[in-house]
Amino acid sequence: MATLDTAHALKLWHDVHLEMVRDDEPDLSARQMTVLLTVYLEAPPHTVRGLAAKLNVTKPVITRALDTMGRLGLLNRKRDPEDRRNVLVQRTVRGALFVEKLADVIGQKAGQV
Amino acid sequence: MATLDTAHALKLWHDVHLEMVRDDEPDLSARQMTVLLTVYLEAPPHTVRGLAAKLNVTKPVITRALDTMGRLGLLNRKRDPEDRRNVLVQRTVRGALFVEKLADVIGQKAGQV
DNA sequence: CTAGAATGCTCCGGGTCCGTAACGATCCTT
DNA sequence: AAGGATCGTTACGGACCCGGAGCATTCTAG
Repeated sequence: MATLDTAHALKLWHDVHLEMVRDDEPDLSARQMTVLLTVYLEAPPHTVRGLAAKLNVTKPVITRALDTMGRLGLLNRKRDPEDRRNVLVQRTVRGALFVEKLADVIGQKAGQV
Repeated sequence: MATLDTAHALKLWHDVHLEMVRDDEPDLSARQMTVLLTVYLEAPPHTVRGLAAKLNVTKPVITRALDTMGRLGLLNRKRDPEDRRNVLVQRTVRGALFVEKLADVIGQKAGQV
C-alpha cells in the first residue's frame, strides 16, 4: 500500500465523506461503518459479543447497529444453530454492493491527485 | 497521490474508523467531518449558506453541526463585520490539532500494508 | 426611507442513538 | 434436574439530529 502525506490523506478523507454526504442515502455512523467493514473484511463468524469487544463498545450498541443496518438490508442476523445463544452476523448482496461501491469511491478519490 | 486497490482502500477505511471508535472521544458524523475538513482544507471565508450548498444540505444542518463542534472546541463562529448577516466559520487551535492527529492516523494506517 | 431580499437561527414533531440496568433464552456444570 | 454462567435483547430517561417552516436581523434597491 502506498504512503499518504498529510495533505493528501486529509483531502482523501474530505472528498470521500463529501461524496457520501451529498448523495441522498443515509450516512452511516463511524460505529456502523466499522461493524459493516469488519463483517465484510474479516473471516466469520461474527457475533454481537465479539464485535462489541473489538470496537470497545457495549453490546446494545452492536444490537442497534445491526437493527439499523438490517433495516437497510446491508447485514443479516442468524441464530447460531450450534449454540442458539449466539447471533451470527451475515453478509447480504445489498451490503456487498454497498461495500464495493464504497471501495470504488475511495480508490477513485485517491487516484485523482 | 498513490492508487489504492479495492482491498487496501477498504482496509484503510476500516482501520481508521476502528481507531476513531475505540478511543473514548465522541465520533463525528459524516456531515460534521465534512464541515470540519472543508473549513481546514479550503480557503476562507466559510459561511453557513456556502457550506450548506456545498454539502447539498439544509442550513439548520450546518447550524447544528457548528453548535456541536463549537461545543467541542473544534470550530468557531464569528459575525462578518463587512456584512453582519453572515457568520464566518473559523479554525481553532484545538481543531487544528484534531485534524492533524486525524491525518497522522490515516497516513499511519495507509503506510502499514 | 421604505419594501424586498438575504442570512442564519429557532421552533416543532418525530426519529435515532446513548449508557445503564434488567430480562428471557440457552448452555454448561454438577 | 437445578443452579449458575453466558448471550443477545429490551426498557428507560436523556441527548442529539432530522427536515420544514417561520423568525429577527441586516443589507440593498428604488
